[in-house]
Amino acid sequence: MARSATRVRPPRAASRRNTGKAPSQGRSRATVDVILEATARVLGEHGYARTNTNLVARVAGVSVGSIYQYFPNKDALVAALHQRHSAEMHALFRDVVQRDHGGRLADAVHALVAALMAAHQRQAALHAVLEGEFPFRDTAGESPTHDGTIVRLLRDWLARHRAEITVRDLELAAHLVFESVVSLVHNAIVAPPRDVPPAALEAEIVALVMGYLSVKRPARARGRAG
Amino acid sequence: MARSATRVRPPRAASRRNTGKAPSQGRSRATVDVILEATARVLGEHGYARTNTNLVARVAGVSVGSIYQYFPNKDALVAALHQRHSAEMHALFRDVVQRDHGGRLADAVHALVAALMAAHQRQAALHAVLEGEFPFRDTAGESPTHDGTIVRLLRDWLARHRAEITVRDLELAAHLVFESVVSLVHNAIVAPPRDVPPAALEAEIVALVMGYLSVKRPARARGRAG
Amino acid sequence: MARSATRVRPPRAASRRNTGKAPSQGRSRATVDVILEATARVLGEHGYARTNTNLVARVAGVSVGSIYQYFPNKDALVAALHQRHSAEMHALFRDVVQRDHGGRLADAVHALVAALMAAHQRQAALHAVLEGEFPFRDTAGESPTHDGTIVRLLRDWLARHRAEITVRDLELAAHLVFESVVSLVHNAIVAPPRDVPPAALEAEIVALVMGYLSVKRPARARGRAG
Amino acid sequence: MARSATRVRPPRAASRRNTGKAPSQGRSRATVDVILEATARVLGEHGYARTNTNLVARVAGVSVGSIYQYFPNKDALVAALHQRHSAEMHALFRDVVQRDHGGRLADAVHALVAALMAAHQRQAALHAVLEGEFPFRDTAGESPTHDGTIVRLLRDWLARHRAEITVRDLELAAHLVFESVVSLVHNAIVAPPRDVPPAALEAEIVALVMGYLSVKRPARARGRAG
DNA sequence: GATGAATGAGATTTCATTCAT
DNA sequence: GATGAATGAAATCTCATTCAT
Repeated sequence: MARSATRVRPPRAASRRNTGKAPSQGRSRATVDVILEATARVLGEHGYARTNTNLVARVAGVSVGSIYQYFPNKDALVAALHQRHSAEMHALFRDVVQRDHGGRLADAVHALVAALMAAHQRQAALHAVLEGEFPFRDTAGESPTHDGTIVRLLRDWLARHRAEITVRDLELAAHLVFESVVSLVHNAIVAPPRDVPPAALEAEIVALVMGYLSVKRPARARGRAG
Repeated sequence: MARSATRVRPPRAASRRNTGKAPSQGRSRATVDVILEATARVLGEHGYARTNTNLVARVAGVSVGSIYQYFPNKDALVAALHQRHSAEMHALFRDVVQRDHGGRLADAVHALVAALMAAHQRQAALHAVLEGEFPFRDTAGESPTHDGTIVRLLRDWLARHRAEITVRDLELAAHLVFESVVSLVHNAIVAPPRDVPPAALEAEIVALVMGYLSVKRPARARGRAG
Repeated sequence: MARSATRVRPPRAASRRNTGKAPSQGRSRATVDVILEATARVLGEHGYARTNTNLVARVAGVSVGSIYQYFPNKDALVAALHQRHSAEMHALFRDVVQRDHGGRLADAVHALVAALMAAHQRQAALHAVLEGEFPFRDTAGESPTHDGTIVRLLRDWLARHRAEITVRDLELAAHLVFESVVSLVHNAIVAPPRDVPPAALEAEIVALVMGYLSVKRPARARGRAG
Repeated sequence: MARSATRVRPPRAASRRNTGKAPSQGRSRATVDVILEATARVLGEHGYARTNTNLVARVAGVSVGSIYQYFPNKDALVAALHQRHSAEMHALFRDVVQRDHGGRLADAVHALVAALMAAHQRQAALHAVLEGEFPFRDTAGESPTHDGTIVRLLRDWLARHRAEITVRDLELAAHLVFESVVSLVHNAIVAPPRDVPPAALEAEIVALVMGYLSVKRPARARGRAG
């Protein structure tokens, strides 16, 4: 009844000491990858409710048994994918933020939006499922979500650009920037407004972020100092 | 198996004699409401994949049979809810926009955010499920979603405030405002950033919208004129 | 993972008040009976490990779904049967013991053995499974087993016959009588010794019990006084 | 699918050159033992239906493959264990019976019960599974069970003590003694009556056997003369 | 000989839907 | 109209067995 959220379990109990040869390490890994890839595809195409393990197995070109060798149940499959997605997002934000040494804020924001667009482009449908449909309510909180890390990343980045912006609570600002950019990009891919060229949409998202970061603030406001 | 998209059907076949007056219109309506309420609750608590008609019936305090009296299948249930949700959102936006005649833009935006917050407060989880528009991937497009109407509503409202804002493509702006406000409010309820009082968060969302609408624009940009 | 041992669950949640008519009480009951009967037969014929719910459903002439309407899982089916078996045993012992007012002990013992023989005769194979094969380890202890009640029944009965017997600890004696009679009868049916007519075997079991109850005891022995 | 009843097969095919000396006879034997020990443990802890080869392999610290090196299938595993158990029982009875030459019957019976107690003590649960002879219903009869041999052993022993006992049909008596002692000892371990010290229980089982063997018989009874 | 990843038939379980009452 | 027991297709999951390494 309780939803288990075990990640990829080590192939069969890992008894004790890794007896002698460890040849199939590669094989296992490959199988897991193939399964996750298939899950991503099926999930993206059919949505969570219509995704079933037999189909995933078929698409992956493995047997159902192999799925259950590595994942305790269907949900674990999706959870693993979610994990992977989070990690990718984290890497994406980290890269953009790191690359930005000394550049202009607007350029960095644009790079960020562009990168997110590209990432979503590839797997829009999957992202839709991962972000909206799967009930994480009970698995949430287990692993310290990547989201928090990303927000901190953004906060520090904003701090480095403090001179160019008007927001006071940097952590809060980072939070809003993160949420709005992700959701806007997501929507830009999944349900793009008619007649707006992607580039224009992209520019507009950048404008939104920049507008927010440099919004005119009332002279004196209480607030944490980020 | 085939997904029918019929909405609420008139209570069973209307078979023989249709005695003038709408028969127990009130009763039927009450039952439908009770069912939808239960669906909302179950959907919010368990997510789409784990929502099942028997559970909905139990929660609603009616028999499964009664559900099928009014809805041709499970998806129709969710669709009706979606419909209702969209209508509520539409009404909410309409009210705020209408009430605003002559007011200051920032106040209107604040009223909007506050109203959305209140609406989400009640059924955050449900909104999450409903806004991941997933189970409609294949029925999508059938009913012209309310979202478009809301965006037009916002566009016209922005037009009335043209003097106070810098955005050029009003429809596009309306789109971004809609998307970002909804997703930020949603997140504010579902995963609020630690240590930020709701009022501050609300104010910050308003700041984001205002910042965007009044962002400094480069002198000459191509773009539709809203 | 944990083995649930729920008995027959009331058909679907029994929502709240038993709304109006309770017509299908009989139908439900009949279905449960038919299922248990089929389970008994299949279990007896194939043993626990080779018993499967589809087969039970087929034999019962119902659909698998009906099994799961009343039993949460396969084990619950067997547990219910075990329950029923225990109840039958209890009734059997109670009847013999009650009927015995003032009679000769040997006659009563004979009646008991004969009744047990008859009961086992009908469902030897099932009893074999129920008594030996099913792992009750984890469901055990839940409901105060009938066995204890039976032993107390026998103890009181022995007390009424105290003059005719030599055992000192009546409860302990009741225990041994219960265990040995049940196991001997069971074996007499399941794996009868070659060339011994049933009547002779029956008489011999009676002899064993009588021998034990009237065994010559050393003059003075410590022991609870029953 | 078809149940083969092959016992321990010689380590895989003995394929090519059979180099005189038994090759790593010791190693094979050790592996087989380790496997059987694990089977015993798993069987005792989970019951037959929940015993699976992968688990046995894990507990044994070998790979599944190794199990199939020595046993053609799962049932053969259990059969081998059953075999071993029977052999142990046989040895136990033989030892007690042999050692007894000239001793007092009661002492011998006591020795027997004590030995059985000790044996069960170690693996009560396993015995329970093994003694419900279930998975052998269809292979039963193939190997002449040890039980018959044990009964003959007891019969001859009773014959040597004919002067001290009143039973007429010695084979039948041997049968009853065997069955009742085994089941009583089993129960004494698995579900001991509350508040009875083991020693007292043991003594009582002896009393039961002695009472039976020396029960007063009616003068004239037909019956085989053992 | 040993390993353990892979297989897939088959078992368990769920749940949308029907329909007799 | 309402009920809820019954249905059974389809999904999830298990595990004996094989076989490439």
